[in-house]
Amino acid sequence: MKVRTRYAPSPTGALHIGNVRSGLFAYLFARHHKGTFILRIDDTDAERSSRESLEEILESLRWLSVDWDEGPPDPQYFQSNRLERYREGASRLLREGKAYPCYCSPEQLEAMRKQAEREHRKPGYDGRCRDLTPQAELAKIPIPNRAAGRNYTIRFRAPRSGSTVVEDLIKGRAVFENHELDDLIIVRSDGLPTYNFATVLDDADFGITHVVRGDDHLPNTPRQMQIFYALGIEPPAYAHLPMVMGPDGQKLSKRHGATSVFAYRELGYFPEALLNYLVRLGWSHGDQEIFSKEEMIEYFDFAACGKSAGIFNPEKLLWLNFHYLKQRSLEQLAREVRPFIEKRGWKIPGDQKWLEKMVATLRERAKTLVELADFASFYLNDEIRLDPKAAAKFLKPEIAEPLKSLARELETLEGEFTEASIQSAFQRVLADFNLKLGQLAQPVRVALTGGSVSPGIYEVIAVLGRERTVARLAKAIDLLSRQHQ
RNA sequence: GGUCCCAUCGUCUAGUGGUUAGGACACCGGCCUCUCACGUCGGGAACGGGGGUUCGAAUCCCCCUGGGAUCACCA
Repeated sequence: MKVRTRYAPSPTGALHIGNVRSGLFAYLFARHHKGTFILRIDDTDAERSSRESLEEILESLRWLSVDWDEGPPDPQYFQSNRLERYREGASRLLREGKAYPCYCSPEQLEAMRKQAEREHRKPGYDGRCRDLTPQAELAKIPIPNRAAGRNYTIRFRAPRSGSTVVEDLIKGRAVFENHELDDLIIVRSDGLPTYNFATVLDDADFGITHVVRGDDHLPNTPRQMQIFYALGIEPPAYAHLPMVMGPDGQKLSKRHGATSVFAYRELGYFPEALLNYLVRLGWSHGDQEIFSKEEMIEYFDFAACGKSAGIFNPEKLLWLNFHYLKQRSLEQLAREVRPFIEKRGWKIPGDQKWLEKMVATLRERAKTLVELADFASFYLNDEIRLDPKAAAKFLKPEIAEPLKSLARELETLEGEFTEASIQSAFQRVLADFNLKLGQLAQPVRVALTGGSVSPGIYEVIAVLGRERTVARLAKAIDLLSRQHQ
């Protein structure tokens, strides 16, 4: 049987990295088995679903290159376009006596829950409407429709004895006693299906063979399986992935800070790094840490998935990002950092080649594109901000003469303005004033970059160019002379 | 609280009865060096507890403890 998996996000917010990991695993499993990966949009909650969320989800997946074989823009992969199908499914269950109308109001239900809690009973629905409607009448019950004044819900008649066994591909066997399950609502009073019902119908209709999702869904699974049985359909296989937790050990959520795919894109992370990080959280292949997408697909296997929840570790993600940054060509890196520079409103005083030279001096000091752009500030803006501490430490009166001498040497350098010729200029000044390299390099660094930390001083000068270097040196010399008048 | 899931360094993990318990991130130290990085070399750091099974348990079983998820007309 050909493998068919699906990822079914609901467009009620940003695409969350914990959530997208489930999608990634479903994707990898399908690709590994040369199967089909389906993207379905669970948008039956009209209140919370939004167009923007949908767009963000689709763009996030495209950015991560998690591509789907079936799904949007095809309208049939939106639950909101399948409402007729769900009504039909509910009608059938009604007709067969496997569902019934429930006339309890949300307020009553809430009160019953509270009451049960006070009395330390389980808070589930007690089934009071289960036998209210005679069997023969059931077939005639219409699907609720508030507009038509039909204010009730349809509940699934769950079995009250026996047990439901989930043979999970990751967790192993989990046995649920059926008397623990209550009769869940499958159609709301507004006529829309609830999640557990719509999901089952979709998984059945689309021929899903393996349901891959977070283990927060494990308690839903016996309920969904019972609906499958009621429909006379064999349930799919299940694989429940452990959760991704925040540093506090709680399920990762917005309150943990940056958690959406978009957030990491804006923070200057690469999709390869995020993918690589996510795949190693809960899955492993021996001691290997770095995986290309092709390798992930080749090696992926539920047997190698861990069973326990993992804590999201931003440092490791950062390290991976650095790894992919180092691996990039200068050409690509320069191209990718551009939008980040432009976002800061900085102009690039040179062509693509110049930008590549600039990036070359910075790349091993930056772990993200954002850091790369930020470090480039002194190359791109002539109005550099002098770090007071660095200036106080290195821009002292006795260095004025060597700086003047260096400026003259650089100005009169014959031939090409290269790191090698710059170095020769430095050596002449060093010899003339009997200084060590560090004694000159640090003051120059402060004069050129504003701070005491930068790439190698020859590289900085070569990228900055003769004119801008000399201008900045002159400015520093000027500052020194004015300070000591 | 009921139900279900889980348990190896701080974190991600390897390990499927016999290992000096391995790797990675992070951390600490040496080297490199014009600063900072990069790189490189080295270091500290774990089998939650108690019972079994076995010649032998991180590995198998039970109990305890701890953590998590879930109990909606959300998904």
